Amino acid sequence: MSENQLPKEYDPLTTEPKWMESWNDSMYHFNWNSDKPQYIIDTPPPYPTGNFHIGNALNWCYIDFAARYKRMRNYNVMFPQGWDCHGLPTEVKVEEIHNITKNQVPRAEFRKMCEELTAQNIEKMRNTMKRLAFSIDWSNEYITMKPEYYGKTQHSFVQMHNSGRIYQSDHPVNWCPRCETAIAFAEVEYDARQTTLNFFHFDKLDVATTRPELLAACVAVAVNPQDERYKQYIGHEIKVPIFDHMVPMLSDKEVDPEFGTGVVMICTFGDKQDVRWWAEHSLPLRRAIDSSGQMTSIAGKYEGMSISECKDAITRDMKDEGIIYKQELLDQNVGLCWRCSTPIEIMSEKQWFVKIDAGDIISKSSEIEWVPPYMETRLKNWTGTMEWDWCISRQRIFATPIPVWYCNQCGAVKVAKEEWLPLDPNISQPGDPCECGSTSFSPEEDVLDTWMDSSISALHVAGWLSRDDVRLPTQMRPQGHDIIRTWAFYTILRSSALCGLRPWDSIVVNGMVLGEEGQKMSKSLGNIVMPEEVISKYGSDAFRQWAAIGGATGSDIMFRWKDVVAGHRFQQKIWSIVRFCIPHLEGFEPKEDTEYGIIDKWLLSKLNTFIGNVTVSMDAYQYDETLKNIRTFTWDILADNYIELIKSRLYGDDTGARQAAQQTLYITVDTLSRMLAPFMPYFAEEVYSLLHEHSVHTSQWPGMDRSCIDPVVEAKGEQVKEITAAIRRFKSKSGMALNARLGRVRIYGQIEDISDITGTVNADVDVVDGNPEFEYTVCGIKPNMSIIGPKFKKKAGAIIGVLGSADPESIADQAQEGMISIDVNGEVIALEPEAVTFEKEIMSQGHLVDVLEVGNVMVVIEK
RNA sequence: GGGCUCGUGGUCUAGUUGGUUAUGACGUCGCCUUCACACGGCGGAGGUCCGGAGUUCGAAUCUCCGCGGGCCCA
Repeated sequence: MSENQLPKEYDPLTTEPKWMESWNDSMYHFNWNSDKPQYIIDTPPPYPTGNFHIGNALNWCYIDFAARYKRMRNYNVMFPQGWDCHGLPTEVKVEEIHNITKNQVPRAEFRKMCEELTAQNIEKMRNTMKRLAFSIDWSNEYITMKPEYYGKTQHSFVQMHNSGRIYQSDHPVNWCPRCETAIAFAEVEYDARQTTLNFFHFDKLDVATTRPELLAACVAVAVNPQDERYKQYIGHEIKVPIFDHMVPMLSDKEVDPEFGTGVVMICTFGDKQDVRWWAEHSLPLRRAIDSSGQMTSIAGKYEGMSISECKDAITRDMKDEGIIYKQELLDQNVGLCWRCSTPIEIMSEKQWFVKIDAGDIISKSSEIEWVPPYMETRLKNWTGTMEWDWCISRQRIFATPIPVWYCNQCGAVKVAKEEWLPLDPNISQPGDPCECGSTSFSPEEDVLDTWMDSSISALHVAGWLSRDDVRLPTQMRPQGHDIIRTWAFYTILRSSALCGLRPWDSIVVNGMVLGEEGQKMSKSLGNIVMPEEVISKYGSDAFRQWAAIGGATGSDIMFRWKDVVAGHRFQQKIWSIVRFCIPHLEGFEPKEDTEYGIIDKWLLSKLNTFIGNVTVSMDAYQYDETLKNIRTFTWDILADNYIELIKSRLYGDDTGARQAAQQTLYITVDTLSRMLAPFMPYFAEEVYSLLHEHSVHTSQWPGMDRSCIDPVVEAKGEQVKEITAAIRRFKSKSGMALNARLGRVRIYGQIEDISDITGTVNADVDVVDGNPEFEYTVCGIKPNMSIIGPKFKKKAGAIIGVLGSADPESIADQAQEGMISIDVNGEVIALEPEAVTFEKEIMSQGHLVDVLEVGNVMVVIEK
């Protein structure tokens, strides 16, 4: 191949689509019958919004780096792709698109609309993922809204119900009045807001509350038992203003006497503390707000108002009547529905719950390798703070149906048998009659929390319920740290409950993607960058390099265009290297008995050390370190030094010397192209295709050849490199062109092979034994702290002081004789020569020579 | 209020087993179009390693206390 066949510039925008079209996805398929060790990735199934955002993209880049690397390390890799379809946002979107509410159409029809929208969204996201070259195993795709998946969710429900881990109960739950559904703690977000603290007269006491609209739901008031102001009232009944019902006066040590008036009103339910007191003191339930957020009949004249209308009205009335006597602003954090940001209420409703066994979750979590390790602390902290069990029932439509009916005759709960699944109780009837003999049932209309679907993803991809050999634990879960309390938590819980095993061997946690200024990406800040925008300008490989090098795994990383540009330039740099090498490799055949030059051996030693380091960092998921290492090797060692040093041989007549350089180049370019494959799959393929017929993505990760690694060889090569670099620096400083002809160069020292130096610096070079014919003076002393410190401890400071003011020449003379003795505060201290190094000043003897000192070699240049 | 985490030249970052002159990138300044690459090469400037105290002969690194940012939660 001749040079001009390779374009000067590498264009990712034409090369990347070319390979994307030609690749056969089956090379990424998991083989269930393989003898290779398995590496199953529990890809977190994204919600099909239609938008594969940059945070997903970062996560998927990490997954793909791992998947491609493990395949090249001979693992049987499964990188499946799932879609977590069910959920409220789709319901809302469908209502918007069709301009309906979900109750205006039959359940089945509404569900179908949701399924259609979801299918369209999945298709959009698939396209972005393919363009980003993720090596997804599409033969293991799963879609949770399909019966073959949600049937498994139902199996898991029945199994956990039968083992007593799922139960139904009346219990306060977090409730979104807008969505009209129960939600779990994990779905509550907190926002700092200001509210009004109202001080008001309450019978013979004064109370402060932020929730006057809940006055009708007041079931008690409480004070601290130590509070002298109120001790005499404890145990009495007092009358609630406006509503006039009587409530008991309790004492509880949780009441903060410093807050408000020291008297707290207990309502069902204003907050989680109310729930605790309600349960502890066996208080009655007064329901003032209904499931749609309207005031109930116990609210009297406020019945039918919304919560905020009632709040305004009752506050006005209480002020008018002189009940409220003071108002203060108060900072507080309000719990909001994470989907619609409506303030949540706590309501008591009949719901389904999953029991939480905190000890078991923490124990299973400790079997998992957390990357980075401190992320496990977040899971542990979260696990310890749960106030009540996981509420899994939702009052929605587009979700997995709960496979349960209620007997119309005796009211008994009928849970489906596993062999009946999948089913929708709204459509089908149970296969058996009720124990009371009735065959008339009403369906459970509630559906399951979406986390019930997605928290069995690890089980699903491992073949649970579909294969005899379930491949649990899987090997890796990659996910963001924002979903530790949800996805990670629930998945560990479910895997343990259903299979008794941890879901994964490792969990690799990625950070969030921030905008260029370091803030979160958000619509309001207008700093959102879509992956497609980056791809259309610089291609996927440059984007993927940003993902790798933007920051350490686990830390939040900023999206920076300049990182993408740097990735693009790096590609161009390697392309230039390849474009240089390929013509020189024309007609080249590797030979066993190639006689390498010193600088070839140096490069091969460096290369193999580098392979070892990179392999270690890949195994540790340290992609930033890996790619930095690759860039440094390629740019600094290979391009700026090795290639410059061997040019004279490549262009010269010595075929043996030429062969050695060609072979070294071939090995290096081949190795690099394989190392780049996980990060830059398109570019790596383009380069590899110049050397091989098959795809780089079916090749092996480069192995380290220890026999090439030799510190002596490296030191010798380093010397050659340094001498050449010093001469180049000299030329640069002297204002000479770098290829300008120099006069005679003499090197005083031991150098085996100067041919590459000669060729590179464009001068006649001689190696001379013995000392150079000029004098040098010692002009400074540098103490060697790693020797002086440990040996002299406290005296080290004084010794350095004395050395600093000593005459360098006399110290150097003493060092020459084998021992330095100095006077430190009257004490004579002996130092070995290694304890110091000297700064030398070279004096020329009238000749026009320049002298460069490189290690222990003197380079003398005649001008 | 609690937990986790971070604070290093203008910007971002390496340095997590304490050791001489603190790494690299981007930016910036100077020189160089030499047969892979000017999206390049060579060289330079630029740092009280957030502040304070402590441990130590010696601290970016270890301890404590502050200050400031981020995330998760109450």
